[in-house]
Amino acid sequence: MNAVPPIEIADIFLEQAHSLCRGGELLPGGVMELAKKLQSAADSSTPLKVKLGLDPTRPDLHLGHTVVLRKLRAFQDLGHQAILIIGDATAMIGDPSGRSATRPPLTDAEVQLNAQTYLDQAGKIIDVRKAQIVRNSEWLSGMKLEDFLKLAAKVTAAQILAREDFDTRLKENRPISLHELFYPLMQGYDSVVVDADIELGGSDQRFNNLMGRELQVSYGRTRPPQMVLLMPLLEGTDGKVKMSKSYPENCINLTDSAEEMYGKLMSIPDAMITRYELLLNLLSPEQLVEQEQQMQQGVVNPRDLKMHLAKFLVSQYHNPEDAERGEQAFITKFQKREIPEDIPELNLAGVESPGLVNLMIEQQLAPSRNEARRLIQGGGVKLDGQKVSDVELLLNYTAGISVVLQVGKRKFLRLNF
RNA sequence: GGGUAGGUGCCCGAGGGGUUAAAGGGGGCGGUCUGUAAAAUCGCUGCGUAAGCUACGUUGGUUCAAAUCCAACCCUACCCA
Repeated sequence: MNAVPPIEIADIFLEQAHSLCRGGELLPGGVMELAKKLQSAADSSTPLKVKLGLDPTRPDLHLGHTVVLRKLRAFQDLGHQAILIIGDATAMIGDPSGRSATRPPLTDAEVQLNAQTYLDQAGKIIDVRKAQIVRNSEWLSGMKLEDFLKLAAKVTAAQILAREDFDTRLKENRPISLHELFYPLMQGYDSVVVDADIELGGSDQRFNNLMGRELQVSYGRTRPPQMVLLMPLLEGTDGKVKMSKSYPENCINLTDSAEEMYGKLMSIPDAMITRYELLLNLLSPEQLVEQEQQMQQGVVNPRDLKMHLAKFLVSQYHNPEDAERGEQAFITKFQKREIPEDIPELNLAGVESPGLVNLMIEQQLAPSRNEARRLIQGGGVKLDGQKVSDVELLLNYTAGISVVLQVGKRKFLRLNF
C-alpha cells in the first residue's frame, strides 16, 4: 500500500499476535498489524491500552462475557494495560446491536447496582489491581449539549442507518427510537477518551468498535487509531442461540452455584465442546483437532470431556473443592439417578392425610393444580422411587416414617411424617 | 392533520360470527432410551376437583352467540401534507 519499507518483526511478537487473535477476527489488517503494534509497544516501552466495555444491563456476567475478558487477561499477561469500561451511561440506552426492538430503559440505581456486581465477577478473570477501571458516566453524563452536538456532527445519518440492525428494522417497518442511534457514538467516544490502542468486543460490536476508530481520527489522534479484535459470540446451553442476557435460560452465569454451573455445562450439546474450549482459550488449535478426531473415532467419550471442562471452569470461578462437590452431585443426581444427599425436608407430623397435589403446590413443586396433575399423569412424580399414578392420592403414612418425593428430574423433597 | 396496513397464548404465527382454550412451529416441562441435564423418540403445555371462569391492544355496542361484525380510543409501521 504505502512506501514504508517492510519492518522485520520478531517471531515472539508474531507468536503473541497469533495467540491473541486465536478464535477471533482482527480489524483492520489481521495478525501482522497486531504483531507490529506489539513490537513497537515493546520498542518504546509503552504498553498497549486495551479497552473492553461492558454495559451493566443485568446483574450477572455470563460465560459469554468471559470470552472477551479472557482475551483482556491475555493482554494483561503480556504486560499491556487493560482498560475495563463499565458502561453505566451506555447501559441506560441499551446497545441496539442485533436487536429487533428497543430496549426498556434501566434506572440509574439498577445500573449502579449491576456495575458493582460486574466488577466483583470480572475480578475472577482479569487482574483488577493492574487494570484501569472506569465508568463512562464519568465523561458522558455531564456532557454539554454543544459537545454532544460536536460529537454527533462527526458522522452522518446514512452512516449510522447503514448499520445492519437498523437497516433491517427500517425495512421491516419496526420502530427505532432516536436515542438508539446515538449508542455507537457514545461507545466510540469512550475510545477517544481512554485513548485505546485495541478494543475488544463480541462480533456484534463490529460497528460500534469501528466507530471508535473513526472518532479517534476525527478527534485528532495522530498515532494509528485502535485496532478491533472481535470474538465470536459463544452459544448458550442450547448450542444454538448466543448466550445473552436477554435469554437468561440459555446463560451460564458466573454467579451460578458450583453445582448449577457444573450441571449447565454438562447440558451443552456434544458438538459445543470444542467450540467452548476454543473460545474460552483452553486448548491449542492442535489439541482441539486431536480431540475432535478422538471423539469421532469413539476413543473418547464426549461426556468425559464435558465433565473435565465443567470441573475446570467451576474450579476457576468457584474453587476446586466446590467443583468436586458439583461433580459428585451431578453423578449421583443424573448419572446414577440416585437421590441426592442434602435435599430439603418437610415436617408433616400432625397433618391429617395431606393431598399430594396440594402439597406440590404449597411446596412450589408445581405452578398450578392442573400442572401438578399433568405431571402425575405423565409419570413425572415419584414417592420413594415409585411412580405415582393416582391424581387424588392422599399421603397416609404412619408417624415417624420418612418418604422422598421426587417431581420431575430435579426436584426432591423429604417428607417426615 | 389525512390515508393505508397491523396489534392473537411464553415467543413466532394461522384463523374473519357458533364445531376455537384458539391450527402449525419454536420454547418449556414430563416419559422412554442412552455414554450425559448430549442426540433420538413419545407425550403434555390457561386456571379450576367439577359445573365453570378468564384469554385474541383498550373500552363500549350489535347478536341467542364475537378473537371474528360495528364504534371510539390507545400503540406501531408506511405513504401523503
